[in-house]
Amino acid sequence: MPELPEVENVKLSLERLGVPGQVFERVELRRADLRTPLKKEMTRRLPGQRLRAIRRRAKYILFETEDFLLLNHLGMTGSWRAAGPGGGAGEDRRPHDHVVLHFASGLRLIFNDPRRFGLLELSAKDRVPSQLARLGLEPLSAEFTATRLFEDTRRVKAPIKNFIMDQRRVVGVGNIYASEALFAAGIRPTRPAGRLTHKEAEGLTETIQSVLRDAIAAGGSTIRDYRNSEGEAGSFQKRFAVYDREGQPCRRCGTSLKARILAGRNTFWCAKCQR
DNA sequence: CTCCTATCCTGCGAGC
DNA sequence: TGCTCGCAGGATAGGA
Repeated sequence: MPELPEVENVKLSLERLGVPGQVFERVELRRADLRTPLKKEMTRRLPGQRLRAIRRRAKYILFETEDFLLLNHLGMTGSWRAAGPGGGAGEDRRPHDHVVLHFASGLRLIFNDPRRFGLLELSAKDRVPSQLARLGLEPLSAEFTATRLFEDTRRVKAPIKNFIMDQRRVVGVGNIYASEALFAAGIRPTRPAGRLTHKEAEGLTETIQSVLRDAIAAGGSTIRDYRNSEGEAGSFQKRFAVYDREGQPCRRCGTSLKARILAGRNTFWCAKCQR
């Protein structure tokens, strides 16, 4: 479900709900068998801790307290919603509510995840969790440049789509935004990464950034069930140029759009606009 | 190393 | 209407 724009919007909505500054009262584990089993440790360590900040790195949400880092990934279907004071509706229990964070103010944050691909893991603040250790560049940071993309792709034979979705190279780009950014750059997803020209690397750097920025501003993409922590859907799906549009006319040239599996996922492009 | 596939899990829509 | 099948926004282990 969530790529960088969706995760960023979850983070922003958690901030609007006033989550930073809240003090943990209790952590309730209703179901611990997520893909990586939840550890009971967090129920012992977090009470009393004040949440200092919520940050995003790649597609991870980082809840930072005085002494700990609570690392969260939404997987495909994870979401947060608020309840109690400041958080709207009270006692609604829904299927797949696996974790409830209870704060001293009465605010509760509920982690819901039908497919259970999500992650919640506690670590000491002075440690870098293994999940964050090997991540690549933040695409909206100053380090993500055309020269860097050009150099990093040299000698890579895998398709450029696989490259930009590889979180060890660039983070945050998932299956939707990979197709969208490549369309905007006029580059076929199947092109071997090492065959990009420097000029194309410039174009792709820019379109990755502009697509992600536009999608963030639109509140992300809601295809089926994505919502931010305030329950709001995104609207960027209305502006998809190619994603999930196989057989439909290209918005630029009218040609019927193509689809094919790449990097294990369905991939969409215009054979005329993209070379 | 690089690259690709299968796997984890549930829900939903398409097609019969 | 009701059933089965395939697929879904991600990450990762393991094999070639």
